[in-house]
Amino acid sequence: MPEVPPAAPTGDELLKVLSALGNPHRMRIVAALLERRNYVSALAREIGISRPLLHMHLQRLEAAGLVVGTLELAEDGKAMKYFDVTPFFYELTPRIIARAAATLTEAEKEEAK
Amino acid sequence: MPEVPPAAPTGDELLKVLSALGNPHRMRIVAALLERRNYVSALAREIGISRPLLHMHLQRLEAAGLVVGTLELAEDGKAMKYFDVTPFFYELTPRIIARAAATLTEAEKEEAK
DNA sequence: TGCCCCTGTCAGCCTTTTCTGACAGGTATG
DNA sequence: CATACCTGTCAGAAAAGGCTGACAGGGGCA
Repeated sequence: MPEVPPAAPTGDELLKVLSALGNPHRMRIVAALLERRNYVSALAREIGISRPLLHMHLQRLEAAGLVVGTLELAEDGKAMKYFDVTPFFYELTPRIIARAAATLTEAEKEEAK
Repeated sequence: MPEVPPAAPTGDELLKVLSALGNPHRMRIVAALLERRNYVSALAREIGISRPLLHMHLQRLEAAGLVVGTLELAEDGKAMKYFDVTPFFYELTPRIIARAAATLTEAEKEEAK
């Protein structure tokens, strides 16, 4: 039973996914994590960007649901945050974009909760 | 014989598409044009944004190959630029992103030609 | 000629995103 | 205790995007 989005993502969801993926660094991050899961510091060295920057990009990807991070304790007691790519699947067609656009929240910087 | 991209877009192409679609206004523009083709001024009024702004968004969409604009002469001689949505189709999965990321041009602000 | 609608572009402003360097806390090891 | 590697966050600079108002040219119509 695949957990992937069937066919009709909400506008806001799709928007997050698209803007998250629409960045060279973040595309490379997904690529790197797909080969093997990794923790922040090592991944930063591998890709060649600063750690705070990678941290920011990972946040964006995680907020879009494209990767997930789990804080794990290594044997030596060090806390390391490992990231994995989620098996996402989205289709992009004019019709799908149109359906998503119709459900866009847009305005209101929601503070309700 | 469908003209749509089969399965493996280049990194730069996919990047353009994703960043073009990752914007509320541009999603709405695609939605509006899918219902019916339209010219710039009318579309700007319909969506409720300024004409120069719409012009900019349309450029971005056209550069990504998602819409096409054709300058047409109305019967009364007026020049109007009509835009149509192209029947694009992209799939988004970790593997596809990874393949695209591998072909990213990135650096060099190409001036070669 | 004056008015209306069409097209385009440009300077400038404001907001968001991207990015760096520094700081703080944690647990080992020499 | 100093070092090394892990985590996170924050202020502020730099760059990219988004947006407006004004300007310029074109044609039709009264």
